[in-house]
Amino acid sequence: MMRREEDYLEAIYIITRDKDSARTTDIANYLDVKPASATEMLQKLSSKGLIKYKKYAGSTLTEKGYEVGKAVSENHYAIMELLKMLQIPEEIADRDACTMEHDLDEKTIEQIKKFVSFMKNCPKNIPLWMEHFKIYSERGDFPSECKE
Amino acid sequence: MMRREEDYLEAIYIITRDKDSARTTDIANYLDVKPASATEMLQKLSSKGLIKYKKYAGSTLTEKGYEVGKAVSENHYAIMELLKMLQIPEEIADRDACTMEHDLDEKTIEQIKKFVSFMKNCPKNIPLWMEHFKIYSERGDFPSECKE
DNA sequence: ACACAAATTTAGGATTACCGAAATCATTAT
DNA sequence: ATAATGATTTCGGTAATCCTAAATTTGTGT
Repeated sequence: MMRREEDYLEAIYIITRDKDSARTTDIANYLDVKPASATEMLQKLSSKGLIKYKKYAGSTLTEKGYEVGKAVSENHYAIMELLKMLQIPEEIADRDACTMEHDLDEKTIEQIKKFVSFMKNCPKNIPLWMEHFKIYSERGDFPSECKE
Repeated sequence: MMRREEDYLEAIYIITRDKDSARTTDIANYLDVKPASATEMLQKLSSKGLIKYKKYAGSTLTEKGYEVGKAVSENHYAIMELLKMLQIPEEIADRDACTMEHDLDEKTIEQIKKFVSFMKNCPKNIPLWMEHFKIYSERGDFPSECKE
């Protein structure tokens, strides 16, 4: 599956969380392309059975398309969380997650998700460690607690 | 600059670390494309002043091309180190770093590099923490030292 | 009901990057 | 020196994705 097809499925996934169906223009705006380009891709995705598309009506994901859209969106979210932990500003993290979210090995996604959940849920030590990295990241020097 | 152009510059950067110049076939093999495709791109890169290319002779990077190739290669390395810290097998980390190494914000690369160097050089605590994540990653459960 | 505005699609074209086959060049073995 | 071999380039095509402009459809306001 092409990278770009996944982007469209992700867009439809996001848009149809709020609405019954995704209009061509909404999708085009979300992906920053012209409606004409979106129409073309929607026809392709429809012919592949990934979305339900009827001319002049909105689009919705089929079950197959939903799985893909959801997976890509979850990849995006996981990567973004990881980047935020590395003290990258949210806006940049969001943008860069788009670049990184495709074609990754299952294992990579799994480990990123594990890392994020480890950091978020570890009952002890980690918040302290995060603080240390933040200091190091800002000062370029280890905080005294890290020195021996 | 297109993603693919960067891939070629990175390939030439890597190849010319060992040899005086990069042959078309070496580049094609490295990137898993046919020589005909490589020739085409080499001509384009040459016309942009990023490489020195003479028909039937090898290619070398110009100063401009060198900067790009080197930067991409360093991005690749940094991302790979990060992924390895997340307990992703080296082979997968290498492959996925290729996907992730392009179009990233300066800040993202900077933070990834800082994180890697923090983890590698922190005099105290971190190796322990790494051990904890490894256990969590394998067992799906926090090691007892992390529980309160 | 119907004209108009907004949304959507179609048609025609451009770009990037790939390939296979055929032609060209360079090197090496005799 | 030269013929064979392997590397490289050229040529003609294909596929994916985007665009603009023109045509079509839908839905709204009166």
